[in-house]
Amino acid sequence: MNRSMNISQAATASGLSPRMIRHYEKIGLLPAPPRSDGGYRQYGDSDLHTLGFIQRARRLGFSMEQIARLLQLWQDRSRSSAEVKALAGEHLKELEARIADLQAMHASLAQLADCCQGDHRPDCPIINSLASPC
Amino acid sequence: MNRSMNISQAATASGLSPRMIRHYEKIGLLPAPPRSDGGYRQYGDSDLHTLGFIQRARRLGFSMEQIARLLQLWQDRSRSSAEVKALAGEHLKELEARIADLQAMHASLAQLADCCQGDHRPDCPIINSLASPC
DNA sequence: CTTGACCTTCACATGATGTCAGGGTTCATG
DNA sequence: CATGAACCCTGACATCATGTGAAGGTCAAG
Repeated sequence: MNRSMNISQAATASGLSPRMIRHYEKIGLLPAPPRSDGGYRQYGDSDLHTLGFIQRARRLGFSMEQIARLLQLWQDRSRSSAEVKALAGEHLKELEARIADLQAMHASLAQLADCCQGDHRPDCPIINSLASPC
Repeated sequence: MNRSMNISQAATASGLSPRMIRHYEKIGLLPAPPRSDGGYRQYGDSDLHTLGFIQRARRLGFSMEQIARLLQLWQDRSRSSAEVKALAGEHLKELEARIADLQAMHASLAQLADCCQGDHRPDCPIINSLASPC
């Protein structure tokens, strides 16, 4: 087992920043690695696996709390895929809700912008709509 | 000009919280209102107008920094609607970018979830995909 | 041994909002 | 007039994931 990596090498290899690796350790996502005599964190291949897992989960938009649960499931040989799928389904619903919120904002604003001449005159339906209770 | 409202009445009337009204004052979005002898903020109708403006802009997802610019434009009689439209266009682009990010996450995760049996067995494409660099 | 690149911890910042604590004000009712 | 409830004040700390910076220790190459 390769145990020679310093934190910035682990960061580069996993696509994270040193700052975030320390943070993940502090919040308990990541086991604290052994230290060199001078106190440097020393990472090995299995740490890299975990870091890559976290990075990919972040790219899918999972929260840290969900990632903690995913890591538990990952290491639980008696997990059921139904548990994982349920967690994913929860996150999919959150994504859908956020997308719907943003799309509603976009639709409202786009409609106002469509009605705005965008010329040198001050009259503007966007400002008017913000200024009046409806 | 009605100058008798305390902060929570102004909050109720504008759909904001007292906490946020104080915050908007602190960051300079809102002029500091006069105070009663006991130090209570006293709001009038024109403050309510501004608070309503802010609340509607927030509901469209504008950032505080953008709202500050919108308020300036609102009060600038020599504004051009083109300026307002440009600001709205900037925000529309941000919304589109965030929507696209979330949709990409959703599509990736939904595909993995589709392939997951969701049964009692541990094998799961979601976990597998997170565990391996691709 | 020096230099520069790396590492350590700690603290503060983001943005918008919530909450809590400790204390003062206002007003209606007893 | 006094008291209690409901309100207000400020200030501090929390969220979430991340960045930045400071002050100081370590490592490896020259």
